[in-house]
Amino acid sequence: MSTLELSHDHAAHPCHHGWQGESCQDCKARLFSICAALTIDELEELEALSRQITLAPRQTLFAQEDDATAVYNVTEGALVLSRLLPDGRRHVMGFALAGDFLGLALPERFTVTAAALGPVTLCRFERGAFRALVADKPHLLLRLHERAAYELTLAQDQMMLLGRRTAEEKVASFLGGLRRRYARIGHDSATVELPMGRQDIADHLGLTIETVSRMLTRLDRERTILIVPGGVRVLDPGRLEHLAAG
Amino acid sequence: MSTLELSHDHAAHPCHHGWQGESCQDCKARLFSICAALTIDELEELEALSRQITLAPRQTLFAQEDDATAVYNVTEGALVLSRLLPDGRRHVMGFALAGDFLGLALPERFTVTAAALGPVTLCRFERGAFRALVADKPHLLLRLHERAAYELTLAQDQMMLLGRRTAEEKVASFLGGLRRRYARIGHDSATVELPMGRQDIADHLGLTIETVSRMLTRLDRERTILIVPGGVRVLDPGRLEHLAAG
DNA sequence: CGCACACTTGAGTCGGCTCAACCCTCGTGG
DNA sequence: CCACGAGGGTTGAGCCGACTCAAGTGTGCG
Repeated sequence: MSTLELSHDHAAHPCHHGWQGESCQDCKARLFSICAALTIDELEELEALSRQITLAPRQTLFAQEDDATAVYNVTEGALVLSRLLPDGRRHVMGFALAGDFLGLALPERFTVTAAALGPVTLCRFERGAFRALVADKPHLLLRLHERAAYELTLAQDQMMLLGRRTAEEKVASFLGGLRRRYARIGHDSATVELPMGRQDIADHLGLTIETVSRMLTRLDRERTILIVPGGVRVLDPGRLEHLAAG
Repeated sequence: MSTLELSHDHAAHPCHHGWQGESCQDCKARLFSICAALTIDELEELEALSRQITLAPRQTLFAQEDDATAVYNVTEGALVLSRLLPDGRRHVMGFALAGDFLGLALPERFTVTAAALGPVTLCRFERGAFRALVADKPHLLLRLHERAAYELTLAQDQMMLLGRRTAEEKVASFLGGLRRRYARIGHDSATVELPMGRQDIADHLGLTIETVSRMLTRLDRERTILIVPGGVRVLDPGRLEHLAAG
């Protein structure tokens, strides 16, 4: 839990000090985040509560079972959200990208561990203050709820994936889904970045690292994708979609 | 509780007519449903919007992709919530019991099909009217959100289950989880009713019907459970918990 | 250069699936 | 009353896809 001690690395600061020239109003992630629901006035109110923080690669933001003293809005970078079984088996619940909100459920304790996959910047909101703001702004709560509802449909898709699909379908579907998510936040490109490692993908799809690797190389060999450093380039989106069978 | 068998379609009536002696105030499901968040006055307001309806076994309440013209509160019975893949593969997202709310996300269209497993009674709320009420009652929205958040953690548990557990763990975990849910709604007993068929369980756990059957008989043979008509009796809760490896 | 680390590739194994039979229980009609 | 069929559930034999175990291939970095 020393991860929230921000003394080392880049120190935290209230956004509204503005010395980094970064205000919520020109936040790159604003339009596809929770904050899009807010008026300019409310945005400033929110900004007063927020602190911008950064994480180094592999740094954990919070861990499973930690008291949820704060909630977060990802503004840049990616994190992996995982859960551990007592016997050491791991499952990756998902990946958080820019615009995603951590702590949607406003929980007492976190149910997952969040770890940075690369350099990450986020807005941190002290949980109590955020809760109070939400209680005072029904349309912010509504927005939060809509987001949670969206997460729920994603979770359903994921359950379908985990329960009923083959290894190849899982990998194809994962790549397609990630591509769509990047498109939503303005990174629309045939090249899909994979900031996470193969093990993370495997733990997300209920496979082993070897199987993920084999499926990727199979997709590569049949020219559906091209494996490039740090990601893949989608050569045949139609075929990828078809393999995902969604 | 088949007071009106003639309800092939929804032989609905406004609750507040009260001619069935059933008002929201003495609804058995009230305390563990959304409605627990409401004052007596608000409850009456909600009741004015509601229509009690009943479903016969196997009747579907709504289907995947249907326009969500209404949302529902289950007051009695159980439903299976499933999704179909284009190629016919099915996944059961979950089972709704008394107190559960269908349409938490207030969606435009339903993402699952809901079918009655036995006789079911529910409260039906026209979606527009319900949305309006929610918009007007922040603490009802909060309650809805908390419920959605809870669903989200259930979904996470389920993902972990689907991705990382063996057939025996899945079945044991399913029985344990169902038992806990029954306990929450006042059916605390060593005997766990299984209103759903083996195929539904299989589709819920990402297994085949044969494997579910085999695992149940294995648990039966080793005296962890006893298979009885319509359900199972848990003989060794400790062992069941241990197998679920939670 | 050499170590570390992430990833890939191969050979053999096994858990859960497929396919097929069989066993109940229940409802229906003769 | 029994005969019958249908549907749900169980059981067995064999197979296959993903896992395990183990070695090999980059690639970056001190």
